[in-house]
Amino acid sequence: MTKAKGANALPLNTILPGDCIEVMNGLPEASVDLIFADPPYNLQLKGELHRPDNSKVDAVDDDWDQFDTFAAYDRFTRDWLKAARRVLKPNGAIWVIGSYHNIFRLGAELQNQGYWLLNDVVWRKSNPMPNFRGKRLTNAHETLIWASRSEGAKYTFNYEALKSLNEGVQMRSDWVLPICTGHERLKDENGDKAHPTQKPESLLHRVLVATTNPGDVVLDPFFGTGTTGAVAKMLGRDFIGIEREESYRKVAEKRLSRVRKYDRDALMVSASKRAEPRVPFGQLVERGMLRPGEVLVSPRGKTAKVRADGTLVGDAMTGSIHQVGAALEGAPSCNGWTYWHFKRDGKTVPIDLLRQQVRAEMAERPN
Amino acid sequence: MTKAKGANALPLNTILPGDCIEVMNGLPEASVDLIFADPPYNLQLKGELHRPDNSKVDAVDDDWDQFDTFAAYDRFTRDWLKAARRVLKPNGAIWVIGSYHNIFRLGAELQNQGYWLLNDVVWRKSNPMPNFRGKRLTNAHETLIWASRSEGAKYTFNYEALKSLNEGVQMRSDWVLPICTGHERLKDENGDKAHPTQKPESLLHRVLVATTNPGDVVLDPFFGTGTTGAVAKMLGRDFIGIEREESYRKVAEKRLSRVRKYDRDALMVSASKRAEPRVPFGQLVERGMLRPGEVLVSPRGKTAKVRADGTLVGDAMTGSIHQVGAALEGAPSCNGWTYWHFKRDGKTVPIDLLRQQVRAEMAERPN
DNA sequence: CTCCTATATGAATCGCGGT
DNA sequence: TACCGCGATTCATATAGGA
Repeated sequence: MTKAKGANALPLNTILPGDCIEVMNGLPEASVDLIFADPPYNLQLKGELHRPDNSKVDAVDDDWDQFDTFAAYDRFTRDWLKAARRVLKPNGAIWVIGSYHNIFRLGAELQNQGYWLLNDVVWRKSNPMPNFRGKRLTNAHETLIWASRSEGAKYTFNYEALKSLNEGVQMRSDWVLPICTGHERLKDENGDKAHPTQKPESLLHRVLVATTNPGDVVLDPFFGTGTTGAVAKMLGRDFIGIEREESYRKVAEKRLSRVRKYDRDALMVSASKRAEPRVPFGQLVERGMLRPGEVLVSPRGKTAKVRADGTLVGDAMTGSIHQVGAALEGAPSCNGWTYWHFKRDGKTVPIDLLRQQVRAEMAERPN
Repeated sequence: MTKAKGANALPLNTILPGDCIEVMNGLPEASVDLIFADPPYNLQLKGELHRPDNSKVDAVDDDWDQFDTFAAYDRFTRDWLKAARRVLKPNGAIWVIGSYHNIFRLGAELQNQGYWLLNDVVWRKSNPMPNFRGKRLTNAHETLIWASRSEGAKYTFNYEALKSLNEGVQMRSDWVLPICTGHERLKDENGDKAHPTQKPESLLHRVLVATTNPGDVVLDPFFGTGTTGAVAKMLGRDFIGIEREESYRKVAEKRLSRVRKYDRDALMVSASKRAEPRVPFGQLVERGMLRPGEVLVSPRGKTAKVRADGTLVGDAMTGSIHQVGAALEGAPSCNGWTYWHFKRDGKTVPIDLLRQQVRAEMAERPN
């Protein structure tokens, strides 16, 4: 399945064993489109934490106080986020997920390293574990942070696809999804859950549809039982997993071998209009769809006349369909395609209809 | 209204002018039961933003929200949180509210100073401002952090009161409340909003019912137009406000003088309404109830294929389940939920059945 | 009075590609 | 790298005004 060859080949669609920082540092830089990371934050982590002098922290050491914990966790966070940033392409992005125990440290360190926060997203669990003792609120959500590698990066966001997922309404930053249970929850040989924090595939589905395209490379440095890889494979994305625990790797390998990719056309997603081919307004005049001298009209009854070169003459104003529209409305900008209308058979029609006709023709006879 | 007397008297139910750090340092230590703090968010807005109708968005561009660097913001955060911790009683607690711009730095510093995080709470806005350019997810929530002064503190939590606020079900960490608009939103003499970020009283109502008792002292170091004070007064708690800007203090004084206990009724409204949950078709795909690539069938045998974003591909037509259904029937509209069917175990079943399953799951554990 | 429509607005890190 | 022109982009409410 690996695509590239040679020394810097990306080990696509495999699970790499070992410590994620070392493994990431062994990957070629600027090679990955998206990172999804669900880092550990509980006491199991103590085994991999180090003090500033690189002496290993002993979990039962008397000096292990709260400050040590935070400092060590911050160092761990700094190191893996730095390694992650190196392997990200310039226009790449990252998702991290956590709870109130660790998410604030993750978010602050992302900002410190120059990642640019795009959204924080709340995964609102529809069936959380209740708080049995009644001493706090039911902890019914986890937080994800979506960040680009740096400010100004051209990150991937499939706006229309997410809008479609939400029945035509803009997707919000709070996502209601059930936790991972039932058949989806992987069991070990004893019938116990194979991993304590297995994420639901629905969550990864939304993340990957939103912020990757088919063929993108998705890296998960805390692969666990491989939810990221499974959903990436289904959706026609390549993945790289890193996992230090052999038992998790085994479960994940088995899981991935059973996953199948969806049909190619099922992976197509509602496209953004920005991706449509550009049609100069003048082309409508050249093609005779509009005559020079013809009068266009705005929704509020303002008029302008079409010239042979595809410009408009309005009231004391000449320019493009957009410029004249903006000037007449006193607006900073204007989409002339939807603003201007023409008359055919007594009906008033937006000129965008003509553009759609041209685009349809172009699709039939591509140049 | 002041209770105590002498040099260390607490200035109860008053608004203190000045910088909150200096003022807090002038208050007696260990004297306050709860702090609610809505500090500057450090938004880093560049240009202007217009709605699609070309109207300009009134941005938060006030001087008090400007910080040059993260380091400067962190210094400010460290200083006021330290001053706040000094005035808190040993069993006191704090709430802070913020967005992704600042909440991670707030949370990390709370942990660094020895505050003990109890919950993070998500305020899910029922009517947030959309993302007008379609470049990100709608920023539809803000985050609150609830923390005790230190680990092991006997903090106040009125479990039963919150349970009854939530119709007998344990209160969760995500709260759906509308933003502050209409009559509740305070206006200046020009009729413009008096403060750019006024919080809804319903939010403070829930916070104070949950984590204070009548007679408790509530301190708000970023008092603004005094929502904390107003709700505290309604609920029979004492408050101390600190506010630098004279104009905000004036508005708050006027507001507080008018507050009456019966205003409490208005606060109860938002919790009770629970609409039929909307289930987007895309969610069935995300949840794996339908696979991308799966074929749906109409009663008259027309077919369409499911895509990963919850749209359908029909004959020369792509769109929502409703749009494709309407197009295939040549009808102006179509209820896709009853029109489209899928096959399971040789039987043909309407997709509405899947929606009912999702709704049933949601109804088991509402909110 | 009701009903309907039009308008206003909210803590926002809100283009992109060609020259 | 900076400028410039095309052209894409919104949801839930509250209020006001007209029928």
